[in-house]
Amino acid sequence: MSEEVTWTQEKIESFQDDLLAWYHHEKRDLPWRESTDPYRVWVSEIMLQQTQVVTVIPYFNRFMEWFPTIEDLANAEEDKLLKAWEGLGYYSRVRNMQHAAKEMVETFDGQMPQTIEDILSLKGIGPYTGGAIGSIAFSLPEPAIDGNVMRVYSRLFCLSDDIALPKTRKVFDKYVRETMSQTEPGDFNQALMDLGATICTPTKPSCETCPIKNYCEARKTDTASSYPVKKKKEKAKPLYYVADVIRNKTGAFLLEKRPEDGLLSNMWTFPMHEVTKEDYDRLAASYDSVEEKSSQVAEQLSLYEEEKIDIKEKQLLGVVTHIFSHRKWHVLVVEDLLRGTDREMLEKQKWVYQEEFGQYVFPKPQQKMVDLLKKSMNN
DNA sequence: AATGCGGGGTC
DNA sequence: GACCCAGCATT
Repeated sequence: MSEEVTWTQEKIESFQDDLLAWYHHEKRDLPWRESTDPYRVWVSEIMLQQTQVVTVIPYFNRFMEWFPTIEDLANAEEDKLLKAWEGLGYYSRVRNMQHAAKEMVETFDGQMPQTIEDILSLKGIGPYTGGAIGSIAFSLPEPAIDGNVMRVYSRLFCLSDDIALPKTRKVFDKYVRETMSQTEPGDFNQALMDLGATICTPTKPSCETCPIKNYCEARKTDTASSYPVKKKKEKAKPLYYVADVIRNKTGAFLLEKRPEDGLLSNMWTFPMHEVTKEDYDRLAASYDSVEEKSSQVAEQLSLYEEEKIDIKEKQLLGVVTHIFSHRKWHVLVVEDLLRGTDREMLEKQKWVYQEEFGQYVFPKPQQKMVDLLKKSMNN
């Protein structure tokens, strides 16, 4: 499996030249490539972890407007920080970034440090991001090995190591380190990323137009589709919830801040409680269809406000499902018209008018719940 | 080494 | 629905 790189020095240099020539000609025009400012490189690389380029672009531009310098980031309010990240996912990324920004202000004169050891010491910066910042911003000859690069190199050298295993990164580190450009490491690394994103794609790679096809072992043996080798991951575990949409007499909704640890920490939600699959199925069956009920909600609310009738039944707004990497949520979204008055409010709860929702950070499942609510109110 | 942590896409 | 993409921190 993990043997030595057998290329001659001439072949290595020729490979680098061909790849770099392609990159200089074909590189994607992206906002964070306007300069090699370490702060911009850092922000873009953190955003690009697990996230596609098209998604990142608007977030990146707004982030640089809101937090133009490392010091602005270090001093930002957590709410604004989360708002800047709302919808991007993996929210610990932005919390870790602020932690690192504070470290830079305190011990690195407010700047990104310039040695790979210091860069890697910062919170949220691991081997990939450290290599990307080091090579792009400071021309350090460090590899930046992400999924794209492992895909390219697994094909280039027909490497069958399982890329899902942590130890495999070492194998690829060795191959990239021995074949990468020492004079243009930043462009070399970015060339590999662009190649992986546009040519050497997971399915149906465009081998005929590839600038390094003549070096590729997988192309030679027509086995590109067999790489990279990767073991399948577990299916997401299903979890079942009821979310309560509760309104008081002034029309404000009850929102709750999630716990400060764990999934979607410190973000806002309608109060939710977990139920068993059996209870979920039983509850879901006890409601009429969404279509039938949603039109009744508005009508019954107006009656309730006039206190003409006593509503005892909860109304189903709909079902929200959301798949995370490790779990799948099934949420019954229920409008509870009775419990909005004389409530004991918890510390983490707040009454919020719908017009004010934009000021609160809602992760995707909660955005879907808000969409259901809006839909029902339009009926 | 295994797990927790979001969100996007295609077929 | 089933499949694909995927770094870092923590334990």
